[in-house]
Amino acid sequence: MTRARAAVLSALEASAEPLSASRVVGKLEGVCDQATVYRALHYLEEARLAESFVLYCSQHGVERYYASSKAAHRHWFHCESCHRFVDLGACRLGGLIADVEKEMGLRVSRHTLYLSGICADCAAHADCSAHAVKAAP
Amino acid sequence: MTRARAAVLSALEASAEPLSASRVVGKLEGVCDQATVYRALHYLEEARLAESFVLYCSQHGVERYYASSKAAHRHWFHCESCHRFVDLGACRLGGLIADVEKEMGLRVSRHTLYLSGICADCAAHADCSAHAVKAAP
DNA sequence: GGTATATTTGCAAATGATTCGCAAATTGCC
DNA sequence: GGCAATTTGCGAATCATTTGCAAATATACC
Repeated sequence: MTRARAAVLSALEASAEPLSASRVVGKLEGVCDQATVYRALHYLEEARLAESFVLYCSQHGVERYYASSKAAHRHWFHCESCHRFVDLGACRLGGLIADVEKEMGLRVSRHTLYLSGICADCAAHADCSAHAVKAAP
Repeated sequence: MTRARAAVLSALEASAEPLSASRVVGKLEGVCDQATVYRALHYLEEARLAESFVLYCSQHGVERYYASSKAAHRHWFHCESCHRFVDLGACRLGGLIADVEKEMGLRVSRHTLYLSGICADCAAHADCSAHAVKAAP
C-alpha cells in the first residue's frame, strides 16, 4: 500500500458519510495530486477496500461517492435539502436479490441502492419555517 | 406537449429497456438537436412522464438512463457482459422503505436501485466457452 | 384567423468530472 | 543498497451534459 493510497483510504475511513472524489481531492490538497486520488480510488475499489456509487444531487451534480469497506456493506439516504447522507445500516436486500436471481436466472454480483428525500433534521426545521434552510457551505 | 418532447417520449416508450441520453440523441438524429433532447428529458422527468437513474458501465462509462413512466415504477438488472438491461418488474421496496422511514424519521421521496452481474443468456454462453462474448454493436 | 407574448429550439461553445500520456519518483524484491 | 516494476505529478484531453443567445414555435387573446 503506497502512501497516496493509504492517505485516500484513511480519508474515507475518517468520514461518517461517503465522500465524493472531489471532496477527497480537496481533503488531500497538497498531499497528492487529483489524478492520483482518482487512481487510488479505483485501486481501493478493485481491492475491495472501498465501495462506490454514482449519485446525482441538485447541489453537486453527478458525482461518484466512495465509502471505506471497513464496515459491512450498507446503504445511504441522501437529504435533498442539506445534501448530507444518513447511514441506513447494513444492507437488507439479501432476500430480495436471492429471489430475483432464482426467478430470472441471473447472477447478481453487485447492486446499488440509495434513498433520497428530506432528513429528520430538515423536516423538523420545515415544521417551524416555510422552507428548510440551505445547507451550510 | 411540443413536437420534440413528444418525439423523445415516444422513443422512450418504444424501448424495452432504459435508454441513455446519448442513445436517444442518436435515435432522434435529424429530428431534433442534442441540447433539445437533454432539455426534453429533463422536462419529461419533471412532468413525471419519465424516470431516470445514473449508472456506470464499463462499456459506456457514467450515463443517465431514462425510461417512460407508462408502466409502474420498476427496477432493472444490468448485465456486465452484454450491457443490456433486464426488467425486474414492479418495485418491491415499498415495505423496506416504509420501515426505514419509520425507524429513522426520514421522508423518502425517491429511490434508486439496480442490480448488476451476468444475465441468463451470457451465463449460458459462458458454460460452453471460456468467456462470455462481447455484446454485438 | 391573426397577432402579441411566452416558451422552446438549434447551434456552437462552455463546463465539470474524470482520464490519459509521459517523465520523474517511489516501492517491493534480492 | 540497487534495480526492475509500479505509481505519481503535471498538464492536457475527453466525454457527458449544460448554457447563451437569436430564431422559430406555441399559446393567449382579440
